[in-house]
Amino acid sequence: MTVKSSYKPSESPMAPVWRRLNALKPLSSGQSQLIEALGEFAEAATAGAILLNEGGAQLRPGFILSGWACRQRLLSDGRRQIFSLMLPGDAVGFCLEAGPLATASVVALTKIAFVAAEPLFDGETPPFQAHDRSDPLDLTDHMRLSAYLEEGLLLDHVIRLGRQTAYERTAHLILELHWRSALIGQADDRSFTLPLTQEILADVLGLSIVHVNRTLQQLRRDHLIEIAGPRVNLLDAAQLAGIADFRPPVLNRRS
Amino acid sequence: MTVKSSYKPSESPMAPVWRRLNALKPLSSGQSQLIEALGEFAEAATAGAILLNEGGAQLRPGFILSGWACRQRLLSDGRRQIFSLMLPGDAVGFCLEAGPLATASVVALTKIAFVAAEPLFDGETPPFQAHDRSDPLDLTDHMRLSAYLEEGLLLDHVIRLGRQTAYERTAHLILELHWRSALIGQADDRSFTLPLTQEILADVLGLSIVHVNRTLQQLRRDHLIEIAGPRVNLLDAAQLAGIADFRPPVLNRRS
DNA sequence: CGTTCAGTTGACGCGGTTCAATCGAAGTGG
DNA sequence: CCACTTCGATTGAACCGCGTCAACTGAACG
Repeated sequence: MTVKSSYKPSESPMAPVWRRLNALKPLSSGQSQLIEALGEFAEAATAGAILLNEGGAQLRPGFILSGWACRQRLLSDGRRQIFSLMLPGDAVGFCLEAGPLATASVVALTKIAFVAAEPLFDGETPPFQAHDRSDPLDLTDHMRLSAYLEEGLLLDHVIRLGRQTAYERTAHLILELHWRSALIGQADDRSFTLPLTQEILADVLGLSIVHVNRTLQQLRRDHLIEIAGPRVNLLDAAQLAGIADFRPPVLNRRS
Repeated sequence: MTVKSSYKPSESPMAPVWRRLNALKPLSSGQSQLIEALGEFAEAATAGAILLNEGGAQLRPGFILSGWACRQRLLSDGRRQIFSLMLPGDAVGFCLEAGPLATASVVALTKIAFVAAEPLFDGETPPFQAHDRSDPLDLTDHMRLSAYLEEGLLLDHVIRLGRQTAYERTAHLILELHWRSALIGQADDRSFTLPLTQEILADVLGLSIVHVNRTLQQLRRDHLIEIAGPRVNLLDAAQLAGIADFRPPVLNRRS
């Protein structure tokens, strides 16, 4: 029952985008080529670069190709909260930000490559469609599902912050990031690369940097994870999932 | 520069819906009548009724007409987190939930009245449009702005849970609810009705019942609020806003 | 008139923050 | 090539915000 796409840009810079969208809904060969063609327009940004300022005009919609970014907001006293981490393949600036002003800033956390999606639909803005819904190249469904996935992840985040302990939260985030890395072909069964400092993790998890450090150590002492440089090994994913009450997002009603 | 709508259904059950949508973007007289006509189809539900179950099929899109509801999720051990409170006029089941499965449950917190929006666009589902974008009765823009507003409120919620103390969080929520009540014409300058138990507030704020109680008392002792039955009086909204770092949502770029 | 439910209060303890210091790795300039 | 600085990770000690447990109150209800 798997839809086979003849086109698989495994080595292309667009690979993460292709993999993510294809997982949400199988891409036709034509759609795949459309996406692949975007690769030409990639731009780069350094860590710390502000891609979009809260309250500013909207970012032109696009995709992260490599590196990690985040959506965040600052309190007036300097406290920071990160709303979501953005990995390669993630869409930026589509449905959810479709209002008059940006509701959050988008900041690069590492060196990143980014591509605007404009070439795909010059003119028409929010719903990501080349021409119209009946066009076989139209990607509206994919972008809708992408927004749906993000919505679920944001709710997971609220659960973590509101109702889970530091230990549970950290385990949950690690599992989420492992799952998302796997979705874009950048993780194996038991490990993935986490290019973030503990300070950034603290601002994601709503914890102090010191406590993030201690929590990670506790997870290591409990033989649940290993950390080697930026690489995280999951030693017992099942037990982690139990601790974190983690359920991976459901992409398809029937699977 | 204010657009005057000749139609103002002040006494209609649809009044909250009309006021909210009109604040997002002025409604034409025709659109107002379209909305007003929905009032005929109102349904009722009692407190505790589950309007939509997480993981179940999608709810048909609609509006809350009276009473309060919430979106929530339960952890497997019974802990509950409420993602958002839904007041009269709020839209349910549109853009953000447009995926294969519901990402959260929707539960009535009080007795409520609800109306499905189906009569408005029999056939076409997610974007809330009677016919097409060029139709003068089309409400796609309004629903997009509604989703944008909700997105901003959800991010506020993440900030509260991740980076604010119980005192700040509670002040922030009270200001948000006052602002939203005013948006639908159900608050005056200094007070509004809060028909929720402290247990529900605890599940919104990510706190224990006991601590919500103590925090509310502290706010009262500090002469910032008064509570008389379900009525909340804001004694010093400016100071509250300073404590909570509260900034009301921006609905229009120019205002 | 008993039961239930929302609100309230006190005692106690844990989870997480804060402050501060140390250490190694990675620049950076002279 | 070596001080000097910077940054991220780590650790200890003290403190406190908030949760937990438990008891009590008053109002609403059958």
